[in-house]
Amino acid sequence: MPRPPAPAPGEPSTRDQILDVALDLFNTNGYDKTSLREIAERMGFSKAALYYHFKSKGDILLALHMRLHELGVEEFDDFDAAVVDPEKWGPLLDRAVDTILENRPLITLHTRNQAAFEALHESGHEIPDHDEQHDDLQARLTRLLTNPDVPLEHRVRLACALGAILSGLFFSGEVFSDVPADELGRYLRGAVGDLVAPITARPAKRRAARG
Amino acid sequence: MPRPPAPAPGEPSTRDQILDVALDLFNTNGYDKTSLREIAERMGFSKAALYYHFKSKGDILLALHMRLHELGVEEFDDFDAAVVDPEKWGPLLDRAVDTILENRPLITLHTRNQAAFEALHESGHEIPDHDEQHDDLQARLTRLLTNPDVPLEHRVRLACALGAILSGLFFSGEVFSDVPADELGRYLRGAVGDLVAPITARPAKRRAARG
DNA sequence: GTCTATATTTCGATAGAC
DNA sequence: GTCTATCGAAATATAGAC
Repeated sequence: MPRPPAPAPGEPSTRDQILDVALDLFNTNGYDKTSLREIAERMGFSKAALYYHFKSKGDILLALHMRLHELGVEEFDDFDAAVVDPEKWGPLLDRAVDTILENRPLITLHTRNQAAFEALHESGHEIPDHDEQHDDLQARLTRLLTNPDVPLEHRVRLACALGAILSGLFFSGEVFSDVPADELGRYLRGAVGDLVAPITARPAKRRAARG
Repeated sequence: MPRPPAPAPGEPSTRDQILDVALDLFNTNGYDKTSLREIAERMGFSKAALYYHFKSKGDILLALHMRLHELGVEEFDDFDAAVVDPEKWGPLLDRAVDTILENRPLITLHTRNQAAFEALHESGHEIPDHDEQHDDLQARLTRLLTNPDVPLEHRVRLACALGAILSGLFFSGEVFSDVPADELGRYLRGAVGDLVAPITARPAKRRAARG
């Protein structure tokens, strides 16, 4: 098989550089309005060369989706394990705030190009190595929010917490652009904390002890 | 000048029917991946006929944006007037929850096609009758969230509340699809209420009286 | 791995008849 | 108001040389 790319140590591979460029262009102009010609132009080589690294435009988007997947799969595992213990939600949500704020471009890509990702799903594209344990993040999120072991009101709260974090991310671009990231993160953690406080602050609800 | 369209009383005009069809297609396939041919096909007439009612594809999107504008301008006026009185936020946010839940397709269009709307803005298109008082909703939202008369932490809370509502809207499509709208609305109002409670519940913060 | 050149398709938009 | 026919542009993707 062809030898995997071996760039200078520490240097990102051409493939990763393409993804970085594509991520930037997709976020500024939108996925659909970004042409392969633009990506190639900024990379410094021709459009056809892109097809050596990716077999289609959708494949570039899919690769970026995989970046998010790798980013979130660990946190999702922890969430799945702790979802029935609301008192454990706090630290997990705090970590989610950090992860989201630290990966703004990747998250922004997904929130601002939802239609494009959905078309990817329906086009028969699939996550390369997904099995029952590691399928798409959206499917896992759906399963989490429909878990009958968690009261509906709590699940709505969880969804709201996620939306609150994402809105903070969204406005961090223009509205709160001069607010230091750690300060914004502190406020967000406070907001999310209050959002789930009615849940997490009642360790004894059904009787007085759990299990 | 040409007589404005006079459809059967109670029947929506052809123009409005086109907008309804376009809204549905844009939401299912995305704006960029929806062609004028599809819209015309579902309308039952040819593609060229669309150009009698709209001068471009972007004009259709702009008209849909105007629908949201008319929907939100009133609520924004009230928010602008009350933003310095946090104790008035509660009822306004409750109304925002209702408005958003009652106009899901229109809101979804905007959240899922942000890039398309942004391109509209940069293409020189402008809101037909906008003046200093009634400009674009996003500009008004930005001004609201950057208002120096409101403490930063409060503004972040406001942004989070908006995000929480929108996330509830987002998940109402698939995850919470079997939850009655009024029940979901109740939970959302509760969540938003807790989110701004630390603000609205302190009418006396600076001394003991305001003004 | 990257190039030039081109195939193929689709779309937005216009012209002009009715 | 709607039609047929068509234009022109731009995009994705491929073929084959280097």
